[in-house]
Amino acid sequence: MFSEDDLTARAVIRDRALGLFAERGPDAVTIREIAAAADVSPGLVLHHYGSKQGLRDAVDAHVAGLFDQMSATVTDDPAQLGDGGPQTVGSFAELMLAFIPADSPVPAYLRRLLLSGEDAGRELFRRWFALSEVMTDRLVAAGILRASADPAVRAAFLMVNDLALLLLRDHLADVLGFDPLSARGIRRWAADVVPAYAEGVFRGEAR
Amino acid sequence: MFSEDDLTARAVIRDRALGLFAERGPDAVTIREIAAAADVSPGLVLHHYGSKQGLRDAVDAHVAGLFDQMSATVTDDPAQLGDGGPQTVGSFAELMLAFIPADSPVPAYLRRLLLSGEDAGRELFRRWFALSEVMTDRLVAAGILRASADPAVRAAFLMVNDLALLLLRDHLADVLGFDPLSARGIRRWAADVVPAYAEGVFRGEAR
DNA sequence: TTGCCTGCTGAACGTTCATTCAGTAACTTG
DNA sequence: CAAGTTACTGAATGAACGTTCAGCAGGCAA
Repeated sequence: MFSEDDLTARAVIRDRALGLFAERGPDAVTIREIAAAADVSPGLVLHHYGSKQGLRDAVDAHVAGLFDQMSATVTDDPAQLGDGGPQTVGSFAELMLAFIPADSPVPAYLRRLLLSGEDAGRELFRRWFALSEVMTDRLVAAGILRASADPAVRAAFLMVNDLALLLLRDHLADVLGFDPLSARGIRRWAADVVPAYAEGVFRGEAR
Repeated sequence: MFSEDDLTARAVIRDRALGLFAERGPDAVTIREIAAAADVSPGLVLHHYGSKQGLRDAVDAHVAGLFDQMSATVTDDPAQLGDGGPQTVGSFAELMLAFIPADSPVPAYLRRLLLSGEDAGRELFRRWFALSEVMTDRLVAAGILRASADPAVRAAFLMVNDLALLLLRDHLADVLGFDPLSARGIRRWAADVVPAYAEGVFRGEAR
């Protein structure tokens, strides 16, 4: 996604802003820093984006576009998700692994966006949830998931459990000693979580 | 927790700062705003707390103290959690409902703290995780939870699923149409989630 | 009373930031 | 080539902020 040199200055500014925003939050990043990171003058940043808010909006839109690309591969090709290999959790976490390089700032940016209280974050969550509803419906229809009496809650439950991995990635890596969103980490995570989803976690009368 | 008038100015400043920080984040709140909300001069805020960072630290410590109070009731009285009534999820969400008034800024503050990247947030998560490990161990020993091959991951899984409710409360309320951390909302949430944890969510060969 | 804290005020200081702007270089269009 | 548009710079502006500080009021000890 980052080609560095063959991008226009406008795109370079956007990508550097994305990285800095993801790392420290938009409020803590100055236009001067972004300009320095993109190797241009502060004036040029505002020339292209009008204001700092305009730049934030542009970055939000860019990330939303990346999300749409990812979700499109799911909705277009049902066979790709959840019925597949032995390690499949049917999770968005895996989707990210496939789409995004390990050092990408996008996951961290999504995390900030979701918890910022901005409209862009709300919009993202709504689309994500709609995607989750479609996916769970499909998996139920395919006989992979049990039907639930409250499909909206079930879709939300599965979705936010998945999302928690993204939101708490750093903390989990800290206490567990491995990054659950790395290729190796997700295997260890899934090795315990898939059985939990399959058999339940309570003892007692499981059906 | 808020008595408004019988508190010292120092405590009023702390509580107002807590509310404003929870709502908009510490960076977006100025000392002047806090002073105005507490009906004192900006100078007094710094007289009591030395610097803005000093005030942030004081608020962090205050919230950490509230967390410790809550977790102490769990560790001191094992019977209180998870083996009880028909609606028990064994969740921290319920604990909050019991301890904290519905309009308290504390949940929102905890959310910010956990995702701020500050040391106080990391420390909070570690203690929370330690608590989760103790609790799951106990529930396994009591025959309520299945034993897991990877207890650390299982404890983390249950914990972050619970935490997701706190972190994504507003978004969930938006898409579901009810607040999953309200008294009524948590019942509807649990009504679908408890069976999911009991029987699993996959069809196929549940044991 | 005198002296000395503590709580508290409000003006002032210096810094940092987003934004504006006049001007230069380069590319495009006629 | 001429003219206009776009890309870009760097200095200047003005606002907002955290912090400092001189000073006032009141309680308390000697």
